[in-house]
Amino acid sequence: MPRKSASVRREEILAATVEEIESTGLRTLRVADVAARLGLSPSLVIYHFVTKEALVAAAFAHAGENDLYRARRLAAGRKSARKRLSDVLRWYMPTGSTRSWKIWIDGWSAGLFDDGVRSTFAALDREWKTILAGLIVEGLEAEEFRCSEAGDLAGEASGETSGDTSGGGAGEFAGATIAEAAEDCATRILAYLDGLAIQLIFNPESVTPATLANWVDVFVARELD
Amino acid sequence: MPRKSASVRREEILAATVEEIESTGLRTLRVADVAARLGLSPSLVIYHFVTKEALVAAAFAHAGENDLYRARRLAAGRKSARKRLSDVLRWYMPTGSTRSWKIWIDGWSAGLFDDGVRSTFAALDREWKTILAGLIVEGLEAEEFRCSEAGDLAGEASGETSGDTSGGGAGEFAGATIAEAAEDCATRILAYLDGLAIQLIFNPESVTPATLANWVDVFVARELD
DNA sequence: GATTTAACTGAATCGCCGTTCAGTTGAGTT
DNA sequence: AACTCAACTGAACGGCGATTCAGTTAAATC
Repeated sequence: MPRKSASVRREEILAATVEEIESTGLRTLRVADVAARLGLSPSLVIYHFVTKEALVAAAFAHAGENDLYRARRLAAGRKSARKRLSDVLRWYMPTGSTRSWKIWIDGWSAGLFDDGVRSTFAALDREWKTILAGLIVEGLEAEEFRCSEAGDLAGEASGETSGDTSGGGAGEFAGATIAEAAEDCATRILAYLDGLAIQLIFNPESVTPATLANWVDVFVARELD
Repeated sequence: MPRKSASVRREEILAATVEEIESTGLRTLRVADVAARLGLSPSLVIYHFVTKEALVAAAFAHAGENDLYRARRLAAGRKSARKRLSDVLRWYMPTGSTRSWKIWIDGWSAGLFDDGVRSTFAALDREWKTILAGLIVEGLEAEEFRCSEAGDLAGEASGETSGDTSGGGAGEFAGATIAEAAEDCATRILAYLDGLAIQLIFNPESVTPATLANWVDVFVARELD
């Protein structure tokens, strides 16, 4: 039983926790199982994370940051903005197994009534939007595509969707900045992806990963052309 | 302490369970709380449902059927198909509070590793799709709108999206029947709604119910015109 | 090589909560 | 009015599993 520095052990434990959640769910997660996965005593897990709740919260943050790290790398390449956007979305979606997605559904559930987890998820979501919105703005500036006006129709107007789309200057139209429009666009895309992932998990017989990928392409094309 | 017939009591208990899940989440649900909500003993809850797990499963099915009942009524009106579709979607979405949505997220989470709950959700989802697809077909037949071909591009082709859209006869085009196209269309719409609901819950500051409703309208218009 | 620090363990503890069970009581039935 | 059956209760049980704690041992420090 080799000893390791606290930071290394913490990483190991977080990884094991994520695996455990992915394979059997948050519902039945026991700290003893996490420990067993690494051949350690349950006490050690608590020693490092004080409480199970904290462990779970840290595990979600850890998993989220990992995904974000990968996404940022994909977004920072030197291909066209459109291609990078496509790469990032493909990474977000469950191309192969739906296993990695299950943890997020469990996470949403946990976040519903746990403010710590909720704010973690809100932050992760904002990060994703920032990445996507950045790519969209890049693509706009490179004139690879333009943000459809349809997105801007959904401004602040609660019910009345008036046809008042006048008065747009450079970098601003329909009262919203390009950055805001891009953020909204990113929000819609992410929402669609989340929803499709759920479909994939609960109705795998009626929808395949391939059709999903196609639908996403169509959606993005509609948003950006 | 009046006595009631088993079926009435069961209904009461199911309703109380749903309320409890909505207000504090599945995570912390105790049968004692459900009982307390009705001023009954915990034993009675078990007496009627044998096990907590069965109670929860029944509660999800109950809540789902209630929503479906309402949706079917909305879908069966005598307004135009488009209007009824819009009504049903507005009922599906969290217009007012997000409270009623939380139970579904909890339900998805529970369904991840519980086959009983999972199949309940799969069935409910199919019902919703049937309703929506029915309305879409109705609208198509009344020529209120036509299903966009974009939906059919996402057929069985895994990667190659060839331009081979020839050979469509009446009631069939691109190799898929209208009914199948309508189902796919319904799937996409429901996925989008689910994803937007999640956004509403985790990022209420960046998105309002009103903008969401707008986005849904835009999405549906794109799908059907 | 002694000392200190920090990782680590094993064996309790302890509270929580689903479930059981033996019995009670109300409402129909004859 | 006795009888029956099913709804219902209260108190106890029992197990699970997070957390505690007193101690053990590896590694760094001097």
